[in-house]
Amino acid sequence: MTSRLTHSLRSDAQDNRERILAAARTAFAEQGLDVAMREIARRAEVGPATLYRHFPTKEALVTDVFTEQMAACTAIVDEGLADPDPWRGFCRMIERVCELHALDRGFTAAFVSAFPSAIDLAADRERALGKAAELARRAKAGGKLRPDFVLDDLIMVLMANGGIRTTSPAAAVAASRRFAALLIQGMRAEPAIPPLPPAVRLPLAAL
Amino acid sequence: MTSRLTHSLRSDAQDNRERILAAARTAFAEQGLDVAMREIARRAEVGPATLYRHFPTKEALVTDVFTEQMAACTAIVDEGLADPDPWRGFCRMIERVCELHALDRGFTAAFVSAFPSAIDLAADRERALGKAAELARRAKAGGKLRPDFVLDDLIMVLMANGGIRTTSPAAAVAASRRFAALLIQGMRAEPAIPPLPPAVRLPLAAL
DNA sequence: ACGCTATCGGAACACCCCGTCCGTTTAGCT
DNA sequence: AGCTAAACGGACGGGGTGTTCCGATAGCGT
Repeated sequence: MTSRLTHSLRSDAQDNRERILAAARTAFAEQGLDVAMREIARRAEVGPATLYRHFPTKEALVTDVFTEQMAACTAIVDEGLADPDPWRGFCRMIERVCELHALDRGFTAAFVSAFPSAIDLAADRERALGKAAELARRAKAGGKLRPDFVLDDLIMVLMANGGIRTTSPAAAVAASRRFAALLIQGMRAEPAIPPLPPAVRLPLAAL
Repeated sequence: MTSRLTHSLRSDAQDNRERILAAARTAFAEQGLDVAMREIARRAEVGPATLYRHFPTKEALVTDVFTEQMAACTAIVDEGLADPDPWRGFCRMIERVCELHALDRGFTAAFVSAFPSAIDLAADRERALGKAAELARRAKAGGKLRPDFVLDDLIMVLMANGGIRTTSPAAAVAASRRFAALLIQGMRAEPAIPPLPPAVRLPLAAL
């Protein structure tokens, strides 16, 4: 979906479009969705008007940027679904989706509070959630996932994971790993006690 | 701390001050710390200047508002500490703190820190965290809390709990209850499988 | 090489925010 | 009731945001 109608664009236009998307990706990943459009334009070394010609509104830009992240999300669920052991697939899905969200501060926001008109994003999300529900169903059938788990729990976990703020991407990954492990342990139907991933120092600014 | 120097204020001034604090409390609770000062003044039926005379900066207002919430937090930890069964005290502490945060969207932000000069808040927070650490130590000694639990995990849980967005306060409480239960289950050293609190429908805006 | 036109980008618009100034109101004491 | 100082609140400035206008630029077919 990155190369949709790009062939009908002039060479410099296409170049700018790609630089804008790249800049928006990193900006959203680092600072969340609240980055100013000007800031994105500045990073892409482009005027604000150019940005707005390629993406008529901020929402359009966000939608375009996160379409591929959503695809990555779906791929992760699919891989979990492909695992012969549904419980292991379920666990890996949760871990990897949490890590994906942890590495991109904007993605959780884009995922959860879909914009009024980001229909493609919402549709993709529903598809991914449907598959996740099937995976959960199988994991329950296997007796490893607690039967009272519901799909909304997964959304809750994603929202919660998005609330964790860290200083570096590395810390974000580590925190999300530990967080996911804690939750997976809580979701287990017949528990054992594997060790948690290492603890993470969380930034309490102005301590 | 609500009535510190209020006696030296003129009657209307004191009245306004209290209305401002009340308005700020509910506004912060409902919408988080990002409410406009003007909005708070409007809710308190007061001009912006009046608001700024009583609280020279937004940060001062936030600090004053959340001092009592912080006290409530400390009280919760103390009650947990007072429980003869440290594990039960630990669990109740987590549940109640999560609920407290769920009912006040701004509190998590104010707690996690945020402000450069909210010294009292930070100090109170450190005290509460220290007590929580002691409670965790006892719960570990009792063999019920997994030994690799660390204090940062508690902060992580609070941050995560703050990421959960709901539509109504009732839903927020229900969600935080379920969330806390899931995590407590994950923190248990020797697990059993109690049923989770009821599931919560989470708002995925637009569909 | 030329010119047509798609594309660019700085400046500008409308809006909202925080925090302040100053003329008006009002509490409270005599 | 009258006076004075304390308190009020509408209007202001500076800065930020998303978005648009229009003159300048530069790709590309001829």
